[in-house]
Amino acid sequence: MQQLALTPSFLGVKIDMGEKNLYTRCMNNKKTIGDLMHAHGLKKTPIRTGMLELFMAHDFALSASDIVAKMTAGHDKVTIYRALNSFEEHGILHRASEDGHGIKYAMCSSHCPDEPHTDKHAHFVCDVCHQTYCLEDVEVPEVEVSNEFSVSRANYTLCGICKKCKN
Amino acid sequence: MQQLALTPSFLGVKIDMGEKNLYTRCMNNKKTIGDLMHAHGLKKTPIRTGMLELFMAHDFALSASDIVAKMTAGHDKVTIYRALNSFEEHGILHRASEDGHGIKYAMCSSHCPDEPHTDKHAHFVCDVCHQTYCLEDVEVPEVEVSNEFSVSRANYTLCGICKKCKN
DNA sequence: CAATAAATGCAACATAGTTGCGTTTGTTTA
DNA sequence: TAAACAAACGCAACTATGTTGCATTTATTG
Repeated sequence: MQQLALTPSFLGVKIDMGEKNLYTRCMNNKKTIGDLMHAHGLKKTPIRTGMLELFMAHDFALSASDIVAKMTAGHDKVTIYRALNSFEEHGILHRASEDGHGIKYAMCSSHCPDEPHTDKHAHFVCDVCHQTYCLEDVEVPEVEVSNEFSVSRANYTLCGICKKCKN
Repeated sequence: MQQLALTPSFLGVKIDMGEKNLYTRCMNNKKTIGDLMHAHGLKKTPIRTGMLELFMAHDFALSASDIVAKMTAGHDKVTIYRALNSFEEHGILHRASEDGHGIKYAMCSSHCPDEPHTDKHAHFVCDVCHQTYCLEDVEVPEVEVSNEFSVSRANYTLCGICKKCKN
């Protein structure tokens, strides 16, 4: 995957970049945020641009309240929820996990479909800080299920304590 | 596993037994509800007895609001939540799934530990009715995870549409 | 630059779950 | 069998997550 021509503008957004630059991660191939939104008939607004930058800057999934907390400009949570739903409907974000602490979303990669879907890899949710990590190496195993059920998605989540919270 | 010497008293509890009697399912070996609660230093009250009977009478996991809905006597939800937490702490119930519609609990079997834990098998959650089914035949596969994470539980949940909702 | 559809913000609401506190009840033990 | 004690209960109030309706603003397109 190619390095993106993105200069983070951080429009009203606090970003803790952590250890590494993750701008190439999980992003639809060769597309800028503007291209991506345009391709789906979405408007490129400061809030939504900032949200997608946030997702690209983190190697773990984010919930609506994570995003509200990271936006400096004090936007309404309704706006954030509607943006998340819209991104999910257009296959820009997908649900990484749903625990008792809300739905966590992550950026879709180029091999994700343009419809709502879940990850093919497992996730780890920390019991202490509730942060969701993508375990990209750990594939969700396929299983045989009785034909009483029409299976459309699978979710494989590990729980425990993350490195940060062990210290 | 042996048939339990249980005459359901249904103390203030509506039970839809479904197709089969499930009183032998998931229950600690040879123990009555009274024995079970006593063994854990819990008091045998009508509400808690009724709750455990409900769990034994269903082949799918139940949430706090499922239980509130099935109790005729109009008990306070706080009581139900506290009972569920207590049962989980004592290893009488465990969390079967946590989706956006609340934590679902299921009865522990004799090979469950006396501490909070999750199932060894996968679950199916219906997108339409939100009912959680235990897929007892589908084992949660073990995976290798980076030692950055201390894994204590694993959750494998399939989503889609159940037989009832397909019709 | 006007038209239009998408996006935003506010108020209000719904559901899941928790905390504090005073009262009731089940069980133990004397 | 009655007192004592801890567990369980019920009420009020509260937090967190997420949704709906509606009026207003804003980005894009022609």
